[in-house]
Amino acid sequence: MAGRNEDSRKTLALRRRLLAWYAPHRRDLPWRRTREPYAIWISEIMLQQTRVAVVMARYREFLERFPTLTSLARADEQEVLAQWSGLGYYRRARMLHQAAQFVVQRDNGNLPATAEELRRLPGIGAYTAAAIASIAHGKCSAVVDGNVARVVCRLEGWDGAGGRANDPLKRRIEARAAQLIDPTHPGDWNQAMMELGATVCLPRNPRCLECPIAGACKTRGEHKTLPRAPMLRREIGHALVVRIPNRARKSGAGAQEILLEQRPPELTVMPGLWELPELRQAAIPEPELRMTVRHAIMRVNYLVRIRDVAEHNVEKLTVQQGERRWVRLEDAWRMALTGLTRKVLERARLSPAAKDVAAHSSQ
DNA sequence: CATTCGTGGAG
DNA sequence: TCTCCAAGAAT
Repeated sequence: MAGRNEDSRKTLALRRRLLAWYAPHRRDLPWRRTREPYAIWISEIMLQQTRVAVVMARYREFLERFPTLTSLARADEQEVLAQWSGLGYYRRARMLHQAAQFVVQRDNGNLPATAEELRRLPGIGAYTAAAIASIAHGKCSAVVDGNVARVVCRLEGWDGAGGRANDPLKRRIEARAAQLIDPTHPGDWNQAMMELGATVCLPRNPRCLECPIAGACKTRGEHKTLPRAPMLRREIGHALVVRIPNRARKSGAGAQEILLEQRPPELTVMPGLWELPELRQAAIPEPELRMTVRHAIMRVNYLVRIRDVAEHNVEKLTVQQGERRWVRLEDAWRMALTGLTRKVLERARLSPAAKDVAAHSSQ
């Protein structure tokens, strides 16, 4: 009895301290200026395994393009992927789209309000369900993301190194998070825990001197992590094929087109996205090197060689897997390009306009 | 349940 | 330059 009261007294103090810290330290993020469930949902999907800074740059424009759940549901998948282009984990965009259509069909576009119901939608797992329910609807559902797991493990002095795919520990963390959550401010509490993990209780160099709950922490130090498999290296080549259609020759170079290829839908990696045609290995004569790009995807570090290929050599020098299309450069930016393709096109500076911008900004 | 899915930025 | 990894979910 006494021990239990002691625990609850400590818990109350912990809640008070963390929430008091959160109020003045919370970052002013766009998705913290709304409680609209749809907007919260979009932010939570984007934030999955994606840094706040990256989401900051893409969140508003996604909501401008798809302002409502219904508008998202009505869009073509390619439009959604195009808006998602560069964010990675493209399955998120597909499942977001599917879930929107599902909700429109089943419940007239009203997103469920409880974690249990949200959890049934594609792309919404335990974390996202609890996040939406607590932040948008004030439900008392504790989130456990990477931040919360780390904070809880340090607080309790648990060895978090096995935290990945280790069920017993994961359950203990979830149970502890459920005990800690402040039932009077669930959304703020969840965000405060994540904010603490993201800005103070950092993975490698935690700033324990700035931590509002260091007094309750059993660790105040490093967080063990498992070593990772070393990155693999691979070299690949892509073809940059540019042409100016006859009909557009008089109007100048602004109408130049590039050849893009759509990745087949059956691929596991980035199906349906558009990229530069793949260069045939040991192509002879070897096309001129335009640029080399480093691009890491998952555990493979690619050295990518981009070579200029003339239109009449495309068949001979490239391998084709999916549909090809000539696209005006200005239109390409609005397509579902892979991140690598986007990077290459930016760096290639094909259009006169892009050159002008670069010339001005570099002076 | 271990694996797989992208990307860009900090250190 | 290179490693590490970030508000996870599906399979």
